[in-house]
Amino acid sequence: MPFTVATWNINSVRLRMPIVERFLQTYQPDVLCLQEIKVPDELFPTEAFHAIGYEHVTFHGQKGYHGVATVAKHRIDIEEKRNFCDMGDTRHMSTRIEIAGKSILLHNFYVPAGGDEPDPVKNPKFRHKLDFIEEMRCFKALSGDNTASILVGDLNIAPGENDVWSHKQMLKIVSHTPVETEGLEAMRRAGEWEDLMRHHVPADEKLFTWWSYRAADWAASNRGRRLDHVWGSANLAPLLTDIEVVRDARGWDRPSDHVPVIARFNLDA
DNA sequence: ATGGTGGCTACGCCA
Repeated sequence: MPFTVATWNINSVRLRMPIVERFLQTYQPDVLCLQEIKVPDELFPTEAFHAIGYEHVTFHGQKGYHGVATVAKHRIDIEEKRNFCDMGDTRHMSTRIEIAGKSILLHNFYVPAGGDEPDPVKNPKFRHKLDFIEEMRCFKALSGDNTASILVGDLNIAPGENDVWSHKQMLKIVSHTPVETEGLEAMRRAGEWEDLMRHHVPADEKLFTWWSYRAADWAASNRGRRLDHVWGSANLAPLLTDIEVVRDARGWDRPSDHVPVIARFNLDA
């Protein structure tokens, strides 16, 4: 049975419903995880998702900032909304989906960006980001025969040399500093998570999911970063059939600065 | 070395 999961930092779900609809109608993922929805729960556009076949709509939002949502064609149940660093930010939600005889736990994350100054002493936002990725160690990928875990979202860190347009020029830029990239990789290995995007695209190939709004011509300069990720438990890695980064979406009308990433599985394999 | 754009909201904050 095919199973498709997508993740997308949407930077205001209400403003971007036209391109969310375009994406869902074109790509038809079973599940879509959104980040930075920037909407309180009472104003989430549930009906717009129902109208295009996404009957199962879960969200954890707040006014103005952050917020995650997971929408699906199949039934999903909320497992947890974890209050990371006791900050009251809506940056995580996990849901469970039962499909093809498996029980899949799906984590949807929006990791703090961390501000501009990569110094945890001078910059409390950077300290918060480092604390956040440490706390993420609480979620392990561990799984049995009939269970599996997926972790997706905007992790706001580009860990590899080819996850940024220039490794050398990015080393002191928040999102690619060694303390962040090593911290994220250590946490990923400690939780026994597999980086499924890099299972499909070799580590020596450039791979980006985000391009700044500030570039005069984002496509021509191509100064991108891989900030969005799809991780899975080891038993899912052999079932992965495809990873697709929908780069075109960066050029759609009124775009997010992030593009969708789609992971396709064959759960029978 | 600097500033560039965009989305909250209602002016500065955050990315």
